Amino acid sequence: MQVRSNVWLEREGKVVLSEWRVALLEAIDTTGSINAAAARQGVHFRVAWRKLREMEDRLGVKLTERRVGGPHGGGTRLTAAGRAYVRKFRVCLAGLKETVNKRFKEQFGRW
Amino acid sequence: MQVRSNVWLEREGKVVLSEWRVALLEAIDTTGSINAAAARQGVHFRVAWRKLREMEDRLGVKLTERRVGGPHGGGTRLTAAGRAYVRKFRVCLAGLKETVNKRFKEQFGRW
DNA sequence: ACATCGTTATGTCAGTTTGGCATAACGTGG
DNA sequence: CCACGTTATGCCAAACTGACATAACGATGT
Repeated sequence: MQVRSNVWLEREGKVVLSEWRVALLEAIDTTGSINAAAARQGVHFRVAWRKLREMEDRLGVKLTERRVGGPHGGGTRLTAAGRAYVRKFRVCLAGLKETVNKRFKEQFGRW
Repeated sequence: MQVRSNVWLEREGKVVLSEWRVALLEAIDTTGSINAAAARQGVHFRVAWRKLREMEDRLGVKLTERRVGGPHGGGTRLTAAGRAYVRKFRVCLAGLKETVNKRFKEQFGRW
């Protein structure tokens, strides 16, 4: 048995940002493409693309700059706004998992 | 826009306990019936019953003592084990939401 | 001029999960 | 032995998710 936790941002009841989604944005920033980021996150491109569109639609902010075609087929980069959201979100959940894990062990002991 | 968070316990990848589920257990403890607890939680009896069965099945522990028929049709009480899980779980997430909310306001300001 | 290539963009569909209604079973009290 | 409110369970539509297939795109090299 193990404990898990999550933090997310909502707008009108819809998820806008979450740990998984922020990890996806970071993977996009690192790899330069939605395709590679999806593989790194262990999902299909379709899933990552849908989540990305959701985020931007619900937030009303362009988080990524996407280019189709070109030298290597295109690619995707994070906008300055995208990077800002990632950074702020990371601050929000800093150390939380460690706290929860610690308390879990204190309360439930070994499993 | 607003921040949300959750903590849950898993066993073999399946959710065993969560904030919502613990709140359901507490509602059962207060009202003495799954039916009334479900209404208080804003869901149908069917949903509450399914979640309760899931918890007990996956945990392998009887969290409730259910009685069908009788004076008022029956009722449900928490077992000592059930109360213990609720108490331990509440300790795990004490103050977490406040921390997250505070950080959220610091990072994202007013919305 | 145009074929190539890897990417983004989009359609579609089955499988799973969830929500909700309906109904049966139950057992004590009147 | 009927009434009542509860637990227990069946069933189905709707929403969500995962996965595959395919089209569109555009700079580059030939």
